[in-house]
Amino acid sequence: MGKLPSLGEFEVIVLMAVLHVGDEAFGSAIRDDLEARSGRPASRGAVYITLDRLEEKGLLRSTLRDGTSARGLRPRRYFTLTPDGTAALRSSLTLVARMHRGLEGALGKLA
Amino acid sequence: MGKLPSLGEFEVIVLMAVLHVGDEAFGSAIRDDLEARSGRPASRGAVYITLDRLEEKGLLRSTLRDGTSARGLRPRRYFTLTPDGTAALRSSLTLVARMHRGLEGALGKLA
DNA sequence: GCTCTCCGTCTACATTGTAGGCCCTATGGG
DNA sequence: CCCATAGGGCCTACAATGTAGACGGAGAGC
Repeated sequence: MGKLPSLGEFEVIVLMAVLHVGDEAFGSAIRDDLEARSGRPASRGAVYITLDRLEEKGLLRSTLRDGTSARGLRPRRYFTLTPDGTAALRSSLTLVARMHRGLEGALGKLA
Repeated sequence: MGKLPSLGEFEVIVLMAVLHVGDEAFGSAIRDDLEARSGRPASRGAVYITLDRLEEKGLLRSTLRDGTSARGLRPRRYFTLTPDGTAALRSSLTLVARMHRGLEGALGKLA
């Protein structure tokens, strides 16, 4: 099977947010997690289109399931990483980690 | 000196390569370091234009100095990170590190 | 002079990043 | 009923980044 596409930074972050959220990973939850953890705003459009693109690349899979929240059981679109998604994420993070090695002095501790 | 621009992944890698190379950081040396460390090919054009864009954003500074290699003392364009460059790099790495926290289980050790 | 290697620039196009608006479906008051 | 509101998702459009390859000049060595 083909090579893993290389990811942009936002894509990486979105993938990580999906992992964090876990079972309840639908659009808004992902966005909320991402903003909370990274401290950086992300518009809804940005998140959704990135999710779409990741799914097209086969790194995410989405399924419609009924929601579980108190109000509105309308179905939501839940996302999960595919094996390729996990692999691509790992490889992206690894690359950065490799480049980072040896720069601890120059960069200090990352908060 | 407004806010720091947010960096793309390749930009981050290039900045780290510049740090690694240190005093002798001109185009080809940067490219070589980057390819060696990351194991990923990068065309000359890609590297140079990224260096240019980083300089435009004030994250790198370049100066022409005479080369030191055995052959050809023609001047080369050497790059260094500005304080903003270091800050932007740190903040980019920090963001990813923050998102990574808690995913060690899902992702395993990064080689 | 001619060719080769080194270094840098330029053009051009693909992929990602980012914001914002549109739209639908429920719900809950008036 | 009808309207306002909220939650979710989709679409468009445009800016910024990523990426490759061709072009060009300036010494080195023949």
